[in-house]
Amino acid sequence: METNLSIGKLAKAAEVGVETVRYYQRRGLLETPSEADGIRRYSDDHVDRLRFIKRAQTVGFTLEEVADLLSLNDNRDHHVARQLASEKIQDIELRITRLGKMADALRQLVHECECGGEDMPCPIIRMSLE
Amino acid sequence: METNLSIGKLAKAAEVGVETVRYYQRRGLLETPSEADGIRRYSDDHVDRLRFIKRAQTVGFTLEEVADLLSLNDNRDHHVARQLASEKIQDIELRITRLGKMADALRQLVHECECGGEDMPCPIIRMSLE
DNA sequence: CTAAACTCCGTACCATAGTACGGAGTCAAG
DNA sequence: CTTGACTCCGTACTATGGTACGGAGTTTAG
Repeated sequence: METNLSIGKLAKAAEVGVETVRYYQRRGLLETPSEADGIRRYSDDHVDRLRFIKRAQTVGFTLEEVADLLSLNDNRDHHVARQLASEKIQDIELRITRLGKMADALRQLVHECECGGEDMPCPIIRMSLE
Repeated sequence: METNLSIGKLAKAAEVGVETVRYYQRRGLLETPSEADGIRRYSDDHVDRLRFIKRAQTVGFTLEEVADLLSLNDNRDHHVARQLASEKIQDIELRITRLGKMADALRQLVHECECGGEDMPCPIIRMSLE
């Protein structure tokens, strides 16, 4: 609780739209602070949380999955959190593996192109991606 | 061109719905083979392509981005392909980094839970994910 | 102290990625 | 040779993740 941001400032700081902030609040991903004087005030924690949501999305998590991840952070029940976290770690490792294979295939592709093999197939699809 | 699949068999083999196959055809992600006798026939290549699309989606690529990736595979213009591939490699590496950090944070969380720190914060959000 | 800019809230609209539905034709097992 | 499953095609509907809009109140810079 460092700063004292209006929703507009918050949105700008986290590089999202004001409407997006409200949407996340409706979805329960972001706390809606009580309004002293009719205007809600936000802190750096909210900014971090928004950024986290955005990052998690870009690596393929749905908002529902992001909610799970956030619950790990919030959850006081460490037993549940540990179980959930373990599952998510598996999930993330699989994604990393897939992305790694994809990048390998692309690097091979670039290499082939550089070596001027004019008409060989560019094999990103047939690569075993598992 | 190994097998000689109907759209239903194709869909089953690739673990997607028939309607999804048609949708991808409409979107230009999958070739629509010409129909001898009124029924279109598909090969293993189509199965691979469908699986590739699904995998790319689970790691956060939109269908439009998947189209880019597929074009790398199909594209005869190696100059363009190389450029595009390089960009995608950067993109993928960033995603991998983020996912790795996320997994690290989760592993730390699991560790803390195991060590029984009952009321410390679970710090996945505040971790620098860049 | 007023005018522009911002807040709150509700409702409506949008794009993406499918999923469902229905009618007409086709194929395959009994 | 029919009946049930499957194909083709078009249109419509759905869920997710926002974005836009409008009216009423608020706040802030000149």
